[in-house]
Amino acid sequence: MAISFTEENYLKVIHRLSEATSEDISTNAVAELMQTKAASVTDMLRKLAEKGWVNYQKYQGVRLSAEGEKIALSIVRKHRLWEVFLVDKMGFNWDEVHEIAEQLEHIESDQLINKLDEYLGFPKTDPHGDPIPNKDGILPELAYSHLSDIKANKTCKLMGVAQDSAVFLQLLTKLHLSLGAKLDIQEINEFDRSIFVSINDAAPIFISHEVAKNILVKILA
Amino acid sequence: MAISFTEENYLKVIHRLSEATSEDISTNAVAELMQTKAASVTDMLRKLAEKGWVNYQKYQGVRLSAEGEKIALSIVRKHRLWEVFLVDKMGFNWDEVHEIAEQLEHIESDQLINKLDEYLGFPKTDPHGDPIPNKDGILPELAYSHLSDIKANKTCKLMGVAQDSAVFLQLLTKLHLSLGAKLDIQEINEFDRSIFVSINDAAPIFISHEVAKNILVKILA
DNA sequence: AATAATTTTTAGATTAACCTAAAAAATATA
DNA sequence: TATATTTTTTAGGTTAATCTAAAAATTATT
Repeated sequence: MAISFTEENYLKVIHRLSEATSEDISTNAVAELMQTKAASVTDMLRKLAEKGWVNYQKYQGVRLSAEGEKIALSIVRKHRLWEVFLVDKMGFNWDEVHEIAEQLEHIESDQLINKLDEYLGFPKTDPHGDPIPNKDGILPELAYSHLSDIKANKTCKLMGVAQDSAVFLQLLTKLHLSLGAKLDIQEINEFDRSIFVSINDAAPIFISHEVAKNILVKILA
Repeated sequence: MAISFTEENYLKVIHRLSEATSEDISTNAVAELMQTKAASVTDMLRKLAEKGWVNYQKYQGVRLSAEGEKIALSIVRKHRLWEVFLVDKMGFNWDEVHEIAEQLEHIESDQLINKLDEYLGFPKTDPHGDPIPNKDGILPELAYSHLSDIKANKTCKLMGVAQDSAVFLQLLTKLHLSLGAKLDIQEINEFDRSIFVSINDAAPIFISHEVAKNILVKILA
């Protein structure tokens, strides 16, 4: 069945919200991410339900159906593969690719996306560390921790970010925080929960709790 | 000013029709290429004229304004660069890329398209021999002849095709007619204007007038 | 449990792009 | 030149996605 850009964006947004919770997704939550009004969301949810892509009962919130999940994952796959292309092949920085990938993710050609996957060497994650679903829509569960939850005196590796906003990513770049960086946590300040951390064995610096919350790490030692 | 996919497609179609003639373009001609009805075209032409992208007086046909021409050329540039990408980097055949490029041509990012241009080595033509406008919208005039207009006993080089349809391109591939092929015209049959031609010094074969009309060549001798 | 606050839905409009059918203008033909 | 034919436009509707304002349902609070 034919699908519009708008419908794809709704499914993507519902998928994103579903990753954070096991509860049904509220109309308002969708409205906020879609930058639209609740009334418009209600209309669209009814339509998506008719097409069988979501399970929706009025006033009860919404969940993706199996088919909706499949579509959402294919969009996520396209988005993330294009981001790898933009950074690895086109030379963009990681904070510049989101908007362009938002457009490219709607290009419809399975052949193209599978060739692109191969051309990029079947990458496992995008430039922000987010996992890329494979051809069959399988998304490897990468169970990383938030840097803000790590105890002092631990060593960890920066595996991803929990936010793609340009301002945030540019700040990380300024702090020399990039994917794969080694982080030695020296101290956590009780007062503001800021973290004193050495990045790749350099002289330690302070990182705010706000930033640490959005950094995903794997604990090494 | 914001532009929709549909508006871009109208400008592209008017541009294409304008290349073939110096006359004003008729509503019906646009309708046919857009696969829509004349009444819809009239609506759109009025709108495009309001936006300053075409000069249009009712019943008098339409022409692109300078600004409309600029937009059309930027779409052509994107379409053709993406086609080069699809063939050179993704490994598609020349008859498989048109539909995908029709989608990619609407991706909006000057930065991306200029990086892509560089990545591809600033190609001068697309996989069908059509010239690629440069960053400033300058389209090199490639004055090629139609194979159907060449006299017997001439030698020429295949420089492009006048049609992108998959069936036509697949036929050319079967006949071993690809960009750059050397063509020795042995004989032209008076009866059906078919051409007896040797391709890259192979044993000569027959090519119909219909095919020859859509093959663009440079005369070598 | 009753009321207040919030969330969600419905009702009724709007806009872009399209349609059909009828009217008007331009072009071709007798 | 008058009439016939073709082309183009106008008039009035449709659909997808949005909106605002009002009504209904749910959730929170006394």
